[in-house]
Amino acid sequence: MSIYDSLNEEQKKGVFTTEGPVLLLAGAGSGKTRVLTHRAVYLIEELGVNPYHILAITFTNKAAGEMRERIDDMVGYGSENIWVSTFHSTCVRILRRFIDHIGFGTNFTIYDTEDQKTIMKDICKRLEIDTKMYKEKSLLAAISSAKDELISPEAYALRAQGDFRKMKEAAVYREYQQVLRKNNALDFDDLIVKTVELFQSDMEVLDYYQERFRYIMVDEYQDTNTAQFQLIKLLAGKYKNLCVVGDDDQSIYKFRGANIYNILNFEKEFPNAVTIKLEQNYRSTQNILNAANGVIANNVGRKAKRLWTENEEGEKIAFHQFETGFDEADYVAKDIRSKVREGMYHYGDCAVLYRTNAQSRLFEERFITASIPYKIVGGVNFYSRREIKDLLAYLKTIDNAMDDLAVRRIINVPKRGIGATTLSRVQDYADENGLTFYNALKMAEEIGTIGRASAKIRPFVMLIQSMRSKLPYISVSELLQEIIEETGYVRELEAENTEEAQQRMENIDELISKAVTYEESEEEPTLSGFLEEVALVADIDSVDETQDYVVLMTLHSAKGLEFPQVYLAGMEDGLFPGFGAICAENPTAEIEEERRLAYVGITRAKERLSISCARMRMIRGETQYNKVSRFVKEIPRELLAGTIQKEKMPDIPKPSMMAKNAFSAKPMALRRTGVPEARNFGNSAMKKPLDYAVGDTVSHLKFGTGVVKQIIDGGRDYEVTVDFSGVGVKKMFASFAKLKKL
DNA sequence: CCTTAGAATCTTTTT
DNA sequence: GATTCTAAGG
Repeated sequence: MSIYDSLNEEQKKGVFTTEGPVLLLAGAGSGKTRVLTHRAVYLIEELGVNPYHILAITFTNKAAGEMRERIDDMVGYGSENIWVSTFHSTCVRILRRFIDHIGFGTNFTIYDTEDQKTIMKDICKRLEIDTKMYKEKSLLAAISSAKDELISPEAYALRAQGDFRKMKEAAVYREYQQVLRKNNALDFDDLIVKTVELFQSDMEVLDYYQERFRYIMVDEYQDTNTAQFQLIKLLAGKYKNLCVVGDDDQSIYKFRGANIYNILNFEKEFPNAVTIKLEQNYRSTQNILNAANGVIANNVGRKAKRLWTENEEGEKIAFHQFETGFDEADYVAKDIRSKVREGMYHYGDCAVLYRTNAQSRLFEERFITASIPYKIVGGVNFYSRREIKDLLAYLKTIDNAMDDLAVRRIINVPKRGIGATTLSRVQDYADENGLTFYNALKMAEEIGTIGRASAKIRPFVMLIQSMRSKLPYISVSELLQEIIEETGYVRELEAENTEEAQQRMENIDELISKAVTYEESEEEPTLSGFLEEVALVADIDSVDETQDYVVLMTLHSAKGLEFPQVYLAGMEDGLFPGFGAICAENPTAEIEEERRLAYVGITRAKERLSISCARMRMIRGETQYNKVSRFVKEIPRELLAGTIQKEKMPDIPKPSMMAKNAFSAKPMALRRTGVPEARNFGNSAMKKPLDYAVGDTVSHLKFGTGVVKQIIDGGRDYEVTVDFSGVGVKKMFASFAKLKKL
């Protein structure tokens, strides 16, 4: 009896075919991670391959961590030498060692999207670019996709010949790269691009890594872009023991440059490649799988594949259409609660998946009132919160003052009375003398143009210098404490005495404990090491399976995960598939990508799947009326319980809001403003009698308790004015505020 | 130099 | 609706 006996024939083939290129087409839930881990174990234990020679690349840190853990459990000894990590951290590790070969310092910083925007704004100003015509965001997007395709600024300019817009973009691209180089910084895309550049220009370094990584495995291969493909190709160029695992039906990152041809043309690129298909699904019930198959079958140009399962048929897929997004959230909350009460599921078994992050808010509010424990994945990344970025900027400046951006961020935080005029004069001085911004600050007294302001700059420089001198003697967490103490950062927040400041202080505590965790986990903790780890985390990495909470996240974040009970919310044309896809110049391709996303969503469910949508939904402050998603209609009817008809919530008496909704059949939301029907919508018929009056005390989800000051009959709805203690006076519409009389 | 109120923009998805 | 940007007043 060996650990390999539990694998099916195809899985075994994937494990034992260790030499040469292998393409593993693994359908959803077909046990691909098992194959990858067993394969690593097989290499080490049976073939005697030194773990040092194995590289496994995954998409997220979470996936990497899981894979490492599973291998650790199976291999007794030495498995810690396997290199399991994401594309980005793999590249950082390589670049930290060798990037000086291509003219960067090995202590480079990594810019996040916010940093990129700041840089871009600056560039647009300097190049006198009209940001009405060329939005910073779209310029950055153009640069990013160029990098995904390994197109240099020069090549971009060459291609742009004759196209005015493209030529402008090329100029910006060139300038952008120069600024990054000057700041010794790389953006996310550069991590890959520069590694490829390094390998192409330095045969010795390439050879070193080719020798090291004799066996390479790549997970989620369908989401690699051209640059990542090139990287893999270079690394595997010598031994060609490359095993890629992917599913073309789950390719959902085209917007980020994922190149589907990497998987579709793998056999062309590696002529003697062995292709293995894993088609048996171990995750979902037959009904769920059939639903997924029904949807994805509408895509053309996919690799032939038919998922099947020996699992039982299972329950039908629940489908509900609600009046509003509120009702939908209400239903999900109630359903989860009753399932937990019945003892059928734990909170941790349930996931709510949606297309856009904005949808999380309704669920969050409902879950709070229903006291359901939950965790929202995504949205604003922990490390991009203001207070966290401020403190990190201090750390960066102490670590490596070459990062002008970090220095500029904190020079006046907390307020030191240093304003924009002074800063631009310092910048001019720095430019004239070829100094970094920080070095110019150090010489503030020499700068004639700033006068008395130099007295304000001096204490800042002293602070940084003194921190830096302490660096060898104290840990990262101690350094953080020191910064907080010296700058009075937390003291200021305390003084604010608001809910928001409280939250920020909690986040700061969280950051300190992350630093402590880092120090404990690392053998040789360094400040640079900490900053690096922090730069590359995704939100999904923090999901902890052992905790009992419902997770809420976008379909994109859900890839690679599975849950016994899944709620697929907001299945509406216009939201999912989104407008972007419906109105795109190439709708077919975009709709197909959305359809793959739907496929990913459906296949996350193991036992129960509940699909829902709302007729009416607030998006960006505007009310939209949406039809049921076309993807729902692609699910074979007999698999659905419930109908694509109007459905009322049983226990919440709602005034019939759509008494005569003649227009619900039309895609109303396609027309955004000035639609007469939409304006008329809900005349006095929708007005629900209020159970409170002026002078009553009421409670509100967000604002807490307050006293009703005024009620105005606005025709279609009541406008209620409430004075909330501590928050102030708020005006709101009764039907949306959901005020409760106390 | 800093604070504030109103305008503008945004949303598809993220390492 | 919420966040971010801009212009004017203090």
